[in-house]
Amino acid sequence: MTQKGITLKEVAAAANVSRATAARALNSYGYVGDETALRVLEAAERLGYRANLVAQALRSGQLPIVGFVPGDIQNPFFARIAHDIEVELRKHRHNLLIASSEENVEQEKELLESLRSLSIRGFILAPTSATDSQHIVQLANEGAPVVLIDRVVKDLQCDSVVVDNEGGAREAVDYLIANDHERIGLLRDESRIFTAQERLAGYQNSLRSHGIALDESLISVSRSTVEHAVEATIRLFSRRNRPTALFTVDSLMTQGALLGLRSMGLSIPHDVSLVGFDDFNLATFTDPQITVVAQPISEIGPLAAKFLLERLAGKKIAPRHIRFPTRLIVRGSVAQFNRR
Amino acid sequence: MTQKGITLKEVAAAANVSRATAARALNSYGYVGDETALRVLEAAERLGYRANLVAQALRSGQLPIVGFVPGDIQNPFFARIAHDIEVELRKHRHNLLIASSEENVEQEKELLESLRSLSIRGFILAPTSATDSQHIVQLANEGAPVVLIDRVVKDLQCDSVVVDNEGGAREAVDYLIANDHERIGLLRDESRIFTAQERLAGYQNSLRSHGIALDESLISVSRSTVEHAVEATIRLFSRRNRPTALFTVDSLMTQGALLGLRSMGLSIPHDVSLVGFDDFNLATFTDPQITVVAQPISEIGPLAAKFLLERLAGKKIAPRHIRFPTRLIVRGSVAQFNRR
DNA sequence: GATCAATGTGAGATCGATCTCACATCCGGA
DNA sequence: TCCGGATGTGAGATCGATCTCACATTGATC
Repeated sequence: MTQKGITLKEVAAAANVSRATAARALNSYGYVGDETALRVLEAAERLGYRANLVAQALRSGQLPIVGFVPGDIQNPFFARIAHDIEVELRKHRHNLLIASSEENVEQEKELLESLRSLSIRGFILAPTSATDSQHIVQLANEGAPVVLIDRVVKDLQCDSVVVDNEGGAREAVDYLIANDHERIGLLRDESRIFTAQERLAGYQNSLRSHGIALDESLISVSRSTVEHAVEATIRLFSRRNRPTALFTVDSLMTQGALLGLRSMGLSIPHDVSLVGFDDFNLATFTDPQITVVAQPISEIGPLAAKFLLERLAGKKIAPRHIRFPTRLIVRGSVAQFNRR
Repeated sequence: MTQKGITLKEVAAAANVSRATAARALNSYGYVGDETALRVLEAAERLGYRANLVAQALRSGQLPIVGFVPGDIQNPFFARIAHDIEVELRKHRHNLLIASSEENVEQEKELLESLRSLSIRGFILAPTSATDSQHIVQLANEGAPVVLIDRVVKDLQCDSVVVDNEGGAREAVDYLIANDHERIGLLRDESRIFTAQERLAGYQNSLRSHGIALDESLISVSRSTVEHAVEATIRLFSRRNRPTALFTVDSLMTQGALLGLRSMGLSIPHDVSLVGFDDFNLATFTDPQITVVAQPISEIGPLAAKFLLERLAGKKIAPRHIRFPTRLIVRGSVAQFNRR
């Protein structure tokens, strides 16, 4: 069935030395005679020897693999980060194992459970729940380095790389208010997720600081998929006295809002102004282009990978918590309320 | 550093039996006394024993991991497939290791080289090159099952799951011709990639069968990124006597064309008609919506995973070559040439 | 010429799970 | 009562790489 690879033993035999000497020659440590080393290297080359990483892992206790558990690999945000992490890891001869939690805590638990027995060296996680995180704490306690991205978790001391969700959301809503909107709708996802909570807080803080009363009827909650967001948008805008502007908390929601509003015959920005959290390539293809709060997505993956690699190399310092600022990109989806 | 896990030895000691007996009890094979088995199971439970997959892999020669090498995980097409494969593998307690070739043959070679020493059980590949494939043949010869998706490779006997690229492209161009277009531009990527060749062939075959002469000046080649496609589009439409319609060979190209045409002030479908290969969510957000050739993307991943799992289970039958049909989705980006 | 350090090499243990083989013990049937 | 098969268990080998330790050499130094 599986054709066996060349083992160290065979190389050693071919070079007429012991396994120990062959290992020394190949990994250049300890004393080896020059001529012997040459013979071993030549034999290894000739036979096409490649070290068995599993055997190495059994001794060292660790496979050169890092686990990445994003909310959903199909989300371009995570796909981009996965790609960046992989590039970084590859430089250090590590592989990336991706296992989507699909935003499901139970699945996240199962995944981590199964990855743990794989002797994986470290983890980069986007935890699904801000509170139900005992399994992650446990993972970290077992000694495997963990870096959190996009979302953090209570009671867990480890590196994290997130963005300023509250500030970004606040800036978005501030901008709508600066354009004389007061009835500002919010399309948000389930609060279980950390980013959703922070973005909600930003929305609330902005309104509050401008003396605008919160109106629960302006908030629509849905699952974070385009389809659910379409429905939630239609629900929101079917009410009497509907919002004049809408803030959506992620790019899937924004896409859903776009479709929902179009299906209701509402035009942007004439009938409704729109600002979305998270930039996405579609935002510049629509007419008008969509104003968004952009995350520095290209920095998250590489930094998370860097942190993890440092931990793998044994760096022992206090956990670092990086929070990147966001940036409001003004395009054409917001109109001044009075001028409509 | 890494807190050690509980080993079989410790469980055996706790249950006061030998390692052999403990293994028998836990994996239920051979003879074990009922009471003994119970004691072992109880001890394992109490200590939180989890088998070390690396040690198992060393004996069995295989890790429960499958490698997936797509052209680019950021491409939604591959992200979707990766997700589907993962779901399927997870059912059989296998993990998915993703390593993007980034459409670079050299990188593909290096990746496979490094994955080989990981004792990975099988591979799902989208080969970057249709011809430079010696490394893949070699991989297959070593015994690891390989399933090709999206693209096939010469001289390699293994399962493959692709779509009818030639037919899809032909249908798209047929449709443009049916709408009285004759000067039909083609935006395609480097011919190294299998799908590009087939789609080019479809374009040529359609023209030929309608008695329209091929005109090399209507074909623009670019790398498959939005940015490069923008430039290629502008090059193509800056010529005198430009095309009245454009066929793009993948969704990134289609996006590039959209941006390129917009920047030149050309409107779709009034000035230029457009059909793209591969549906993508953006296609329904533009105005007008884009007519595309859709691939049955939701079927590719699960089928490839199924094939691979069957091979892993030891199924020995002739290689299967599945070629899914495509489907033309008519939206609003094509106008009758005479009616413009 | 003796001694000690530097240099070079191999035998064997180790990582954790599993499998083979040998050895008990028990029971029913002759 | 004795024998043979069924049943239950443990010692030790195995997978492949690496590391420790012990043992040879060699050369330099007094």
